[in-house]
Amino acid sequence: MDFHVRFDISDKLYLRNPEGSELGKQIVQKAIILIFDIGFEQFTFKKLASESNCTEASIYRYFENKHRLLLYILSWYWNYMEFLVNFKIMNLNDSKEKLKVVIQLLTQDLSVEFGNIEYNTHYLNQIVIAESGKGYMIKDVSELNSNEVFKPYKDLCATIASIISVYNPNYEFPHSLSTTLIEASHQQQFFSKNLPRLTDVNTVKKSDFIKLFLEDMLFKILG
Amino acid sequence: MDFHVRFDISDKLYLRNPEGSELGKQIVQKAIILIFDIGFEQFTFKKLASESNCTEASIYRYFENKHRLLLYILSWYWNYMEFLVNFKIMNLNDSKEKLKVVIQLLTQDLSVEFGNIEYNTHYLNQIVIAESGKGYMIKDVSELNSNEVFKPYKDLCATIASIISVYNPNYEFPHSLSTTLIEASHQQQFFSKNLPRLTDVNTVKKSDFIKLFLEDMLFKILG
DNA sequence: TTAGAATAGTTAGTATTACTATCATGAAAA
DNA sequence: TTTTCATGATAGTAATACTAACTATTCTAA
Repeated sequence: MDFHVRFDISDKLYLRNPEGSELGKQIVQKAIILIFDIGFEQFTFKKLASESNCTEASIYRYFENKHRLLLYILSWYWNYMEFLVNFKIMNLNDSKEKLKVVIQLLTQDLSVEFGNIEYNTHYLNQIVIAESGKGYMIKDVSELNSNEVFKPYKDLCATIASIISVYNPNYEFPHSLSTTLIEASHQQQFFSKNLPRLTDVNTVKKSDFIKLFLEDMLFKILG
Repeated sequence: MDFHVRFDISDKLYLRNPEGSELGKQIVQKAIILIFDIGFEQFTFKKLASESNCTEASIYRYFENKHRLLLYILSWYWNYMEFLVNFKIMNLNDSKEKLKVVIQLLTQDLSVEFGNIEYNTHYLNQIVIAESGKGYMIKDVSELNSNEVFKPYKDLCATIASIISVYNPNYEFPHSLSTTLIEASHQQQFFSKNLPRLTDVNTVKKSDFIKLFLEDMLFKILG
């Protein structure tokens, strides 16, 4: 099976659709690499232009500023994540199995995924872990209609929440639990790599630690 | 009872101790107000100087850059939070009660707290919720010795983890659960205010929602 | 085939930001 | 009284984020 996936990212996030040209795709691809390498604060359109063999002004044709570009990348990631969730739980009947699949996806490195993706999913993963806050926690998100910006994240949250509600219809906080699950998976990835004392990574087998922690958490909460 | 609290913030975070002069205190106070008002990206030393009735260069005497100043403020917050936890669990014997106090502190607005604090704790609270990531998730935190920067956060985490371990000595992930608790309390505050659909805030009494969610979570996990 | 539209690139700017080097002052120490 | 030193003021630079105006290429539809 060989297929491509493409997502409709809100057109509020770009001036010209980067999917629509070679240069556009190049810009997003290189942006992901560059942000991964040097971090979002050091990342500038000037540096990106030099990596993409074009000029600063060309990038400004596609994105209003580097903030919007980050939001574009984050949106893409959450779309892809929801696609993976829906794909992998297909034909599963047991909602406990479905939840395990969700945790598996949230905690694993995405580099071994599919869909003939143009972007480096491992880098994407790391960017979402390290830079999400800088994209979402800004004053002018509200100007930008936060519904547009957060839609993919909201959709993923709703998907997971609905699985939770099937598994345990009496549980009162399916949405809050979904976001906690998503965010905790990222935090624990960041902490276990950079500040392991903030986790319990040493007590168990390292690679599975986060998965074990989250599964234990989730199924104790849901009974 | 009337007392002052003061914390030793890592001297890696400042060039000259702002606690040591009137201007220094003024700078930190005004910085908190300004970051709360306009957000960390819009915040500049120039604007801060004009608020503090001094010049940019004076501020640079105290803080190397606005990043370090944010880290200073965050450090101060976590120190204060740990102080409050230790203060409020004193003389409590039941570790379940202690955990309830912790959740209470993490979810309430700090504006009604004590210790004759010079800083606006409500603003501080909001800054930690909205701007933490921008302070901690930076490439050069490692250069700066992350142990120094994260010490107050680590200490708080360790304090909570030890209460958890007393409550249930068999639980395997006390530290990860602590950080998840801390971070979730902030996320849920942010989401319930800005993106309520990502939470279940409508289903229950609004003011207590986060407390209920976290208590339910914590005690189901710990049994 | 060719005119016009769309796309991409060039050049040259400006305002703001982040940061530095140097100088001035006033009060305490020698 | 002189020296020292903490503190602040002045003025500047380099980089960043962005804009404007113009040129070159390519693609497409009459």
